[in-house]
Amino acid sequence: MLDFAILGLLMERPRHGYELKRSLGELGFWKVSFGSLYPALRRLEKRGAIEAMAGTGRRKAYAITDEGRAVFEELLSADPDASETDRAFQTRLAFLGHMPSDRRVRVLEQRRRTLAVQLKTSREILKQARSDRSTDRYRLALMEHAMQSTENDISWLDGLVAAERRTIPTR
Amino acid sequence: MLDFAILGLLMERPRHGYELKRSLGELGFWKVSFGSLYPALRRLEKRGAIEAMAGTGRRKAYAITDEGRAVFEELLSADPDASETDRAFQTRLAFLGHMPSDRRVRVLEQRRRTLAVQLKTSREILKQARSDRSTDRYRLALMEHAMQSTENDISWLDGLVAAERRTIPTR
DNA sequence: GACATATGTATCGAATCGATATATTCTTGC
DNA sequence: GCAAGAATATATCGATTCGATACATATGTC
Repeated sequence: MLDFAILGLLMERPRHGYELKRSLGELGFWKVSFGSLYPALRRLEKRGAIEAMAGTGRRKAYAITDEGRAVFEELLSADPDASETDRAFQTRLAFLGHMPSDRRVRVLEQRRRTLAVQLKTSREILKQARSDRSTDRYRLALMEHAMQSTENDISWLDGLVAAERRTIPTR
Repeated sequence: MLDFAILGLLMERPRHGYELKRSLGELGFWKVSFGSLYPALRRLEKRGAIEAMAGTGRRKAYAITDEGRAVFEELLSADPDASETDRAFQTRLAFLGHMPSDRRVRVLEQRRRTLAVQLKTSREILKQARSDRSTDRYRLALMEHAMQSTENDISWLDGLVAAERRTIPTR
């Protein structure tokens, strides 16, 4: 997923390593480490998906190549299944603008279903844990937090879906 | 942190691998993989912190040893700094009950400060991103989500701190 | 009794992390 | 103008964690 994220950011303009890290971090869901980033850049360079340009001083700006654009398109169009991680979804979302609008809603709705299942599960776990009086209070708090977080994610996502439908009223 | 979590769960009673995975997963913040779990069990076994007991059929129940209890105490008492990850905090919280009550509030307040800094940062990033009209709407949504999530975490944490103070009114 | 689903242990290669080293550029105060 | 410190930048190391997969045994359930 890191490769996809890097290519996505480079689709706009060339960036050097540190800036890629910063830009990704600003999205809020992934503070990627140098130990992940630089090897990923090597990987992509080797594959011919990006190329280093001359930069100011120590900097090495990377630009996406035609090959890279093809790789990006391919990763973008591979549609997600229910087992997709949170991070994978959020990365996908960051570059959803590159998708045709009709496919966007489908990605959001797939995610909606995944979260609904998650919510149901965490509610059941919580109910079970509450009925057992021996459950540690801090662990109970963690379960409550997990449930709340999922609820928040869902309502945020519903906002996104609504905004999407306002943009392209397909019906 | 996985080692700490395993030891913490085994402090209550012996459990086999699959059950450890399930118990941890039910806390909601970490769906640990088998690829992490079984090597961790080997690690702890080698160190003499846990030992395998005879189990039903294929099962191998693990019990914590005296050495393991010592390791757990040590990990528990190492106090957290600001750079602690979300997962590290949540794991710590799961076993906060093993700590003396006066130290519990301190752990929660340390976390509170960390989240406050995070919130401030994400608000600044969001403000910046909003002022720049070229910012992609999905990326903006991700930043808003990050901010909302931190706000939620903080108010949940405040609830915990309040409950803690009610339990032991030290003043 | 067949067939699906849940339970259970295990391992592989790859991705990612957290820490650390090191160099350069920018800022701030004197 | 220049010293000190902070921010910027690239890089690598070992260890941890992940996701996929294999495989075997229980446990329903039609």
